[in-house]
Amino acid sequence: MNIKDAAAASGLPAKTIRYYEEIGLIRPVRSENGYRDFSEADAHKLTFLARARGLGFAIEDCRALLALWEDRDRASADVKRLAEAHLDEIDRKIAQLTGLRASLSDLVRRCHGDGRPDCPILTDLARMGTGAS
Amino acid sequence: MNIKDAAAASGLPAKTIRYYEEIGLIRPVRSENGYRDFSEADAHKLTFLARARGLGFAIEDCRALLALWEDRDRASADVKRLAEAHLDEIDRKIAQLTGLRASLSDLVRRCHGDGRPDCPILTDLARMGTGAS
DNA sequence: CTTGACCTTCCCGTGACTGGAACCCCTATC
DNA sequence: GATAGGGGTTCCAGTCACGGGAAGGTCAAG
Repeated sequence: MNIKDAAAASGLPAKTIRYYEEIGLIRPVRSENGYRDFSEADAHKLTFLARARGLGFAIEDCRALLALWEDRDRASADVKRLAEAHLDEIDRKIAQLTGLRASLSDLVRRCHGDGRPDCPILTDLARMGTGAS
Repeated sequence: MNIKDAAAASGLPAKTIRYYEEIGLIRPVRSENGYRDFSEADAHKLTFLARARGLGFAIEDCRALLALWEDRDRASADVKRLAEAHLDEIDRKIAQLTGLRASLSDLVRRCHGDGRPDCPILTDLARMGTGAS
């Protein structure tokens, strides 16, 4: 199938598929006219990649997952390790965003938000670490 | 003061400060030898920027906040609007990460994680949208 | 024969920096 | 005066994962 069908099958944009070939994630064969010719296996790989990326795995993680997927003798422990590391990273991001949300929410709450120029958000942003203004 | 002192005062790397000058966030004067010469006001602005960036505001948001901060007649409503939009974005990110975390956590939980090759994580990642394998 | 949809490669731009090369300036020491 | 070091400066390239768009080849239909 041509790239557009592979795109439709996997849900990835054609540009992204070309990029994935460029960095060696997939290797579709070429037709005589130079067009990429995707097999069902290629389309399946692309779907796999789309899902893994959708779960937030970095490209290099996806490469590793793909290799594990293609390796019939892989140990599930390898996969689990990768997934757990990723889970930890997600937890860190959530924690950071939550803390950040709390700070900002506090600032917003204290801002009267009318026409008066006195604004605690800006005042706080301007506050020096040592307390000097 | 020289760039290193400005960096120490604001907590930003010197490279970042040069970048901020390049994109017009700050405009330190130059000494005769061509060195940047940061005033106290410059250092204060850099601290402001460091804090705003630390709260996750994009550079262009920081530019707007800085302008509001420098505008003595600004309305706090403007600032609040910016901050609330940012808060919404943070909430969206947290929601997305939380959903993603749930999916991945479920996969990890179901993975026995031993030497057996059978791994639900990879199986799920490979699953086609229509259910075909 | 032309139109239009599709494909190809190539290059530039994104955001917010970071690293490094090549070179200038200033002070201190021998 | 030479040298060493620790500043500073500019410019270029790279990051991550693509997206936009130009210039041009290919194919099926009318």
